Amino acid sequence: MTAQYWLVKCEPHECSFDELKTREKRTGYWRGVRNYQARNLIRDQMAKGDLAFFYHSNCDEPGVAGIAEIVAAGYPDPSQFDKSDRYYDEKSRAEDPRWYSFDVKWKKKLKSFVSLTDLKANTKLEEMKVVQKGQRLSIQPVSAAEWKQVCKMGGITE
DNA sequence: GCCAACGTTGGC
DNA sequence: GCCAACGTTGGC
Repeated sequence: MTAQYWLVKCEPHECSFDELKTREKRTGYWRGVRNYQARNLIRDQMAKGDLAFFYHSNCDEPGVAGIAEIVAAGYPDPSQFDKSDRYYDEKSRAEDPRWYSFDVKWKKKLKSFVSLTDLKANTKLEEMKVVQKGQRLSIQPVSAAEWKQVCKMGGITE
């Protein structure tokens, strides 16, 4: 199966794309996704080797900062079983976990940051989920054509 | 800080 | 199963 493409949202004050690079193994561990639609994507669709746009949300300049590789996906989110964790879910059972995690590794920075404004201005990206009103899903599938287009806008070829 | 859009919860 | 109330997301 060929690699799929994603867009994953992260608030830069939690972990910016540049910060991800400085982390051990350049890897970030996604915890605390508590939305069923996103859960299904992580658990059922996302696969090791897929690529993702690392998107900065809820900040001064929202947009795509770089590319990360999915290095693990679809394993139970450990935070749901940890009573001391803010994401603890008392209703989740170990034999039937409710929430799932994935790991991303820093791969490549865009030569130029592609802001949400830039994305909205490109008529070729009208179908892209992130530009659509009210689209809050933190994990979004991206089509191959959209992937190519955003890479081009960011000044890289992927 | 505001607020629109959306998801979840819980009473009925 | 409906729907009002509430909480969250995230752009602006």
